[in-house]
Amino acid sequence: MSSIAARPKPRSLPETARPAASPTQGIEPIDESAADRLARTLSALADPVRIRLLSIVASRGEVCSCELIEPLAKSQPTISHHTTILANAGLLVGEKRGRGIWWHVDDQALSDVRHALGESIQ
Amino acid sequence: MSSIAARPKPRSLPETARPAASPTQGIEPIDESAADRLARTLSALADPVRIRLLSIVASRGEVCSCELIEPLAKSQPTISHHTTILANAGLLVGEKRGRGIWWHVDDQALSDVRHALGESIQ
DNA sequence: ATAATACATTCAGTCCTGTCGATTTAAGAG
DNA sequence: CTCTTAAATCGACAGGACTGAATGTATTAT
Repeated sequence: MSSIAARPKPRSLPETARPAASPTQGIEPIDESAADRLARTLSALADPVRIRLLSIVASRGEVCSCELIEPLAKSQPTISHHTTILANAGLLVGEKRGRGIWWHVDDQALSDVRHALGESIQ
Repeated sequence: MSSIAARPKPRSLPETARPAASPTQGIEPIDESAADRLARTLSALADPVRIRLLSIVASRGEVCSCELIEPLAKSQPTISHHTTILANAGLLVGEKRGRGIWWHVDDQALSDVRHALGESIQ
């Protein structure tokens, strides 16, 4: 099931072929540490439960952890695990109020991710 | 895994707090299948080697796999592994020409990712 | 005080991922 | 044809990630 995207293009160029494609003007490849940071943030986002968790929090503005158990259909430790990951990545911000923790999305952090995807890759 | 055993009812919130934040008006949480799709695409992006790979390809416009081994400092099978993942995610497009495969970034696919992050979470 | 609620932590099970050596397949080059 | 190069595939390993039962820690309610 690992068919690679290789369109049959019956064309054989000389080995000196220097593809003069459309390189995004004058953009340097991302440096290693920045790639590490971006990858770590994207890893926090790259999970269906966390995507839905963020989406629920975003749609309500503010949600406590206990309200996430039912819609996500995961155990309390699992919810705690995911909120911790998102908070460590800076995407989710929690505020202790009373017995629970109220979470809200850090819109700036999310914007930074979208911006980084455009700056370094596109 | 289909259902979960008895869970504590997420009722009776502490009266000490109230959702007084600013919920993004009228936005529905992302549905499960869309979250799965987005998470799979983000998983393809969530790796430092693949981030750098995409960045190198983007900066040059078009690159063949053999030119990626040295700057990424990974073995040939590893490079092949990463290009396959990115191609399956639709982020990288390959063209077989001669002995090698020339890769280029699918800008639209990347834009879709950035757009999805804003639509569903922010 | 005691009980109940909201989260975090620990631990264990299971699965997934990144990596590379060895091999195989495919396509020029001589 | 033979030789060389480019890339995929296979096999194996180490490390990490998702999950939840059991437990611990605060905080609130009675």
